[in-house]
Amino acid sequence: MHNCTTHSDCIAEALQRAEDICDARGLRFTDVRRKVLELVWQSHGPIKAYDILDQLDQRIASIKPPTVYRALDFLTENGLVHKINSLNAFVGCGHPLKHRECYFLICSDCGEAKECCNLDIVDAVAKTSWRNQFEIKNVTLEITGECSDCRGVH
Amino acid sequence: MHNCTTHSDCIAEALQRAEDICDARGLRFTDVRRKVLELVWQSHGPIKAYDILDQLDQRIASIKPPTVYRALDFLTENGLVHKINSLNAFVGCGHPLKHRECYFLICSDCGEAKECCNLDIVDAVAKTSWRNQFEIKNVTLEITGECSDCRGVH
DNA sequence: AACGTAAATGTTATATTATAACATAACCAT
DNA sequence: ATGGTTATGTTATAATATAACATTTACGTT
Repeated sequence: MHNCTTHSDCIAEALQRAEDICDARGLRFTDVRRKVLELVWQSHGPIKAYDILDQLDQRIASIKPPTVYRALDFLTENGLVHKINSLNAFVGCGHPLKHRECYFLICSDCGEAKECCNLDIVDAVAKTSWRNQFEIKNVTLEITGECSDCRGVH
Repeated sequence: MHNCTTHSDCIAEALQRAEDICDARGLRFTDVRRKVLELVWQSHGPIKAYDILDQLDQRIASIKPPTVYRALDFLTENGLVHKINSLNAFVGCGHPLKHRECYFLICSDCGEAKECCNLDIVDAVAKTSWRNQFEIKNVTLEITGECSDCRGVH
């Protein structure tokens, strides 16, 4: 459970950030991309590509899988959305400008995927890679479990 | 590239470990499970379920997907194999008794997935989870990049 | 405004990954 | 040997993702 006071603000802000970033980078924030991002942000949890597709089908006839996957690819490449590989699902990025190494605390109860950007983890991963003389291209860190809200912790 | 001197030893040892573990736990290390594990260990890199299926088809007629997936599920549940979610592939575990939090350095060049079991990372992950009052069930950490061999580092 | 090009989307088809559901067989404790 | 449990066989299909090519749209240049 995510306790934003007004979730419509979360969506609006995410769309605005995306628009700004695309403007700044000379990229096109098209209608399809906007609608997909909007659907990704309908909750703070991961959403599946085909759920996006189904919801777009209600609004736009004849949306097909490649359209959705292309939009998701675009959004992912530009750090606006992250893919959660262990769920085959996608989640909006709350701070697309800060950095790209975002880790996730995924609650298997309520479904929320909380971004968790921890320097210690980044450091530890970097050090391990360095020790192995390994050159990092991409890091996927997905922590599944139960969040504090669902555990009833206060 | 993995530089084991005699790879057939790697396979034999993995099969022996699996047998011992199953014996100790009262589990059945059946023929299907043994063959699947053997194929997983044919290299030190990840292998896809359908590649296992294809290879078994050469040896045993009429092996079907559920058979392979069931064996992989069994092996994964018992820590003998890990699933690499970012690749939809499976890799043998080199020390199935030690622990279950194994991280991977996956070389996108040679395909090797090196197990990398680093306490600092475990700690950092544990602390972050604790700070978020999050109860961990499962951690997936997959680091993709280029390994020292492929980079030509000495 | 018309043109040309590149980028995005539409469209059809299919590839890849994974599981549901039920039937049969093998194992093993009594 | 019998009965229950676990594993496998079998058929079908679900879920996830992409290839390939056609068409449209955006947009700078003339």
